[in-house]
Amino acid sequence: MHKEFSDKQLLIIEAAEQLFAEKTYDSTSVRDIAKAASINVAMISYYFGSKEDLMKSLFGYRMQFMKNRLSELIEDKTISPLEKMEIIVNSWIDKIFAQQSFHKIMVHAQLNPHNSTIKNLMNTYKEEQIQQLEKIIKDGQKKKLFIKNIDIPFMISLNIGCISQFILNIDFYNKIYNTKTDKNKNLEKIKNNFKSNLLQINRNFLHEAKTTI
Amino acid sequence: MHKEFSDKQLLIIEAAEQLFAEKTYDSTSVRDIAKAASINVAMISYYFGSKEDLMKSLFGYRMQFMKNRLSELIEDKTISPLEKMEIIVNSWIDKIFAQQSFHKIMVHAQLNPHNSTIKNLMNTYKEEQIQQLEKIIKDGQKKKLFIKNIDIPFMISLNIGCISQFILNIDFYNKIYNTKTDKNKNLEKIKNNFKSNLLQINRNFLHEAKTTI
DNA sequence: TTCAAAGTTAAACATTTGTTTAATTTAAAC
DNA sequence: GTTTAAATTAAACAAATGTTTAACTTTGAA
Repeated sequence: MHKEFSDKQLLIIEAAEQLFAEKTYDSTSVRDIAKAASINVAMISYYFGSKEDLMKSLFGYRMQFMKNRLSELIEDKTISPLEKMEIIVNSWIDKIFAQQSFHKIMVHAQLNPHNSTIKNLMNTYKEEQIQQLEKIIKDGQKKKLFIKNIDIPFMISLNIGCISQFILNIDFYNKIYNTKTDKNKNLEKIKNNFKSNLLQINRNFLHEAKTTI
Repeated sequence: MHKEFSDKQLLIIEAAEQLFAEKTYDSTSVRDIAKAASINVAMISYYFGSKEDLMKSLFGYRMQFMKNRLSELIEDKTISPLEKMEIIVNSWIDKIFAQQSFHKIMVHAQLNPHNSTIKNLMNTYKEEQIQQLEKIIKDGQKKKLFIKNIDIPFMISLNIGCISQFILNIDFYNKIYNTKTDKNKNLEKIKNNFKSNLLQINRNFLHEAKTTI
């Protein structure tokens, strides 16, 4: 099978990813990356052409993982629309938690896209997410399980924004939750707690849950 | 009355703010700022000491605006806790919408704080928001208006994250909403629509609104 | 063993960076 | 009008940037 990147290239990509996440693309020099990957500076140009092309390679490499391969799931008639929604939201959370470094880079690219290639990659990604969710919601509406007027762009903002904010401030929230014991265990606990909160929000949003006073 | 910054200093600060929001702190040179403000490069060192100190001044200047002056409101016994919550959420939305450029810079600083001064400013800001909200929620719980277990850090993530995500992608969502007429009018409409969505989410979150299937 | 391609290196390249200098102009107080 | 401080300027500074060069080592097939 064709491998897109050699081991050496992946070494460089992963070193760059970590540094870009820590200090941003612009304040990471190619010499920083070379040092972190224990290679010569010239190797970056040799393997990738330029620093910018290295960034593009990083995006190409990680974007594959971030994308949902859920097209079969969406068509599956044995799963309810509500369950489908929960699977999608859960996969967002899992993927972002699993790829925190790359996710930071994505947020950064959203703020300040370095070039049109990356901008386009991000836009098609976003459009895919919207289309997947839209399909499920329309199905649920047809089956009278969800309310009529659902603002899908808002729902995406709500979910992705909330997850992002949480990841970006995880240390801060960790401190507030006063969890001072073993780090990994608590991260898992915090993640699960976060999941149930966000799923509840989504369920309420899809059903009529207006509580006025 | 004492003015913290002279007109000339504000001219520089505002030029810098716009550029930092557009292209980030790191990829904005002092020469870019000087050109945008129609001044000589040396003036930045002359007035602020350094590029980094200019950033600190910008934060000091804008942070005053971002902070809520709501301590009297929180104590006001004629306003219900639910109304107070709505006032706070509305003020978050209004302030972030009003200061989109600075808000982008804040998100950036959250990802990659340039120095400890700014980090501290951001942290005390966040803590203030949490404390304000906490007070209101505990009051509402005492009055049996809100449910018992409310995850306040999650609620902050939900709100700030959702607003951020929306602002950062406003062009993208604008396109999706297919609003092609006069820009300002639609921004106001979009903002109000966003407000009612987010307020509904918060009301549901504070009340028991569990809808299971 | 030979030899050409691939991999690796240190050094050099031209730009750009933030900051400082020293000279000049402007402004206001006397 | 003179003087003194503040404001402004163009030029220079050293350091850091991304990239290229040219020489070298390693590798693996002939």
